[in-house]
Amino acid sequence: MAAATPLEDSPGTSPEPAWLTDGQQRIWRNWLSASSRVPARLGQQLQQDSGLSLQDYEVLVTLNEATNSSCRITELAGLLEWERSRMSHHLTRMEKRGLVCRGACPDDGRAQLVELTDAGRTALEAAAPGHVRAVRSVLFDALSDDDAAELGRITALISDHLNAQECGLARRG
Amino acid sequence: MAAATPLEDSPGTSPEPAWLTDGQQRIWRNWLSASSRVPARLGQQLQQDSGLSLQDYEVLVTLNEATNSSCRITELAGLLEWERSRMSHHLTRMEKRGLVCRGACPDDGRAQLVELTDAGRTALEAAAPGHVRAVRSVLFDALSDDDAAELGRITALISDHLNAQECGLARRG
DNA sequence: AGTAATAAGGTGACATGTCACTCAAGGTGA
DNA sequence: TCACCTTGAGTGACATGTCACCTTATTACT
Repeated sequence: MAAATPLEDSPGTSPEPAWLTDGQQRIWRNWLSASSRVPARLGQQLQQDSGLSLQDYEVLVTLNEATNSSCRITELAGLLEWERSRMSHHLTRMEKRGLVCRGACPDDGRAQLVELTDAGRTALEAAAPGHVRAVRSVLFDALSDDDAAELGRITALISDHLNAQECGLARRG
Repeated sequence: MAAATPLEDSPGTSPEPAWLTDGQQRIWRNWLSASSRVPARLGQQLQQDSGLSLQDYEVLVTLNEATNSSCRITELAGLLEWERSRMSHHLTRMEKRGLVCRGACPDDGRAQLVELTDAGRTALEAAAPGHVRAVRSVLFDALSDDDAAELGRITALISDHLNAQECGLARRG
């Protein structure tokens, strides 16, 4: 919720004002609130109904969409926009639970292929309907089709903007 | 990113379809991506420039806005929409670093008052300008004023919807 | 071939978040 | 007053995420 609130105002430095306007603060706090509560709710539902975390689910879905239900770890991390190290830790935990398995990659001795196990696929198939219902209930039931489309458009703008900034950072740094 | 993707399609069950439409999937993934990347980026900036986490910052801002820069723990947790236990753990860490302190509450023997220390206020004041700049840079620079207003409106709809659902759950359960 | 740079992946330490549980203080009604 | 319930807070175990660093395999350059 709270963030970026003015401690005091500094008029006169107009080109890049030091503080957010009241309107921007409202927008910012709404955004923070919604973007933390939505995954929290979905995670609870998923955990209770299927024993999977939202992160487990995302990994399973992404693997399931991949050719042969398998994927290099770095590629998987890229698809989910996770750090490689985070992915490595998470796969270790999921492997321990039998949801995925790792194997050598024939093309590249450095790489590992992660693969969906039968148990992983079963867990995904069991979890999916309830999760989709929850996504609909939490997000799409709150919005008209037009609002949803607007949300998609605006979040895409934000992502593109972040990509552009990362490009710039990478080039400069 | 990935979530709620169809494993197969099930046409004919029109009233509450089992899967998200392609359009909804795109919206959903955009939303997930943006709502995880924005705080990640801001957290990095804050950590590097001020040694504070985004969570530290939110606590400091909220306390700073409170009367007497102090607040009951449950109230603080409510304002930030955190679980009490999370707040308790986090305050323990922040107290260890001298950013806040706890004290007895005169009105209620069960309650504790958290208070901003001088060091906490100093840290906040040092961190705020850079953080505000980052929020602007990451979010508001990506959006026109109209888009930002739309984002605020839509995220408010989502929050209200979640509130309504929680009410219903509380009444029923 | 020989070597430096890069890329893939893993690891350990630590910060953060959640859940179930405990404890103590306050309130309520017989 | 006493039993009982509720509320505020803390705790321990564990899951998750980040950072810095390591090892190994590939690539690029000479």
